[in-house]
Amino acid sequence: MSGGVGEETSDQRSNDEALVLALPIARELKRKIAAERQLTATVGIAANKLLAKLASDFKKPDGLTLIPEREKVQFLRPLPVRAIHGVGRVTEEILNTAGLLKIGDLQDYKGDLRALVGSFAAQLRAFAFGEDDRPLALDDKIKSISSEETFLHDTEDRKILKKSLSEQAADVAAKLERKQLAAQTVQVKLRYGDFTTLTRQITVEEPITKAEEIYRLACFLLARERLVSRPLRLLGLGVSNLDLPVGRQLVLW
DNA sequence: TCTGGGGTCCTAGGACCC
DNA sequence: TCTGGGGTCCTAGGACCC
Repeated sequence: MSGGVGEETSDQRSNDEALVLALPIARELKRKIAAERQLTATVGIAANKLLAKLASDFKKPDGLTLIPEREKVQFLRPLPVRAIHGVGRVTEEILNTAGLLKIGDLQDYKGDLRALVGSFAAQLRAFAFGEDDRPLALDDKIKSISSEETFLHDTEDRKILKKSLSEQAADVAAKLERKQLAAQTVQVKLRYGDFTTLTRQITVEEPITKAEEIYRLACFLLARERLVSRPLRLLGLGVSNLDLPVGRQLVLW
């Protein structure tokens, strides 16, 4: 890399030429969506995921925004810190309290971001300058499956809770079946009337697939610590540690 | 958003093993 | 064993995303 501030590097130039090549593709996509679905679509073109997402958020609806590499730092400056991927309510609050409101403030910040956001600091700083080397995640591997129900009225009625849990177990098992997966970990989630939320999970050696097995383990978790000691607002159930069901693992051969 | 549902990722503590 | 250090696994909670 060579070139000082404000000077266009050859890297940037070739990147931007590549981005421009995407314009006709984007226009064609929008045209097709409009023709076939009667819908508008907003497309963002940029050199990485972070910027492409911001670009696609930029002129809704029916927009088409390209962020050239040489303009990305300026493009980001006026946006609120919250626009950055990974900055949610809590992090936004922390940054704002430190006087960092816009992404430009982050770019100019001379202090140590680690004191504010811990291990997210390096990533956050890179994002503020539009740098993002995260690879595209093209695998669609599922890591967990879950279901939950918020009750109309808080309840500790065993009949209602059991029915809810068993329906959820059936949902989760159906999805496992559809995806041809088995689970080794079952988790329950509870929320009480005061919004206190807790989870309990158990990992078993033998991967499970059936609704009854999931349901039993969930009941065990609830019973073990007598968690249903007061009315619940929410009850949830999930599985993780997913893999091919035993007996299917060698099916390929 | 006094708060719906389904996900992912990260962190921290404890158990356990060598 | 009134114990050091480390690695790994499991568990629980929280932040965040769509």
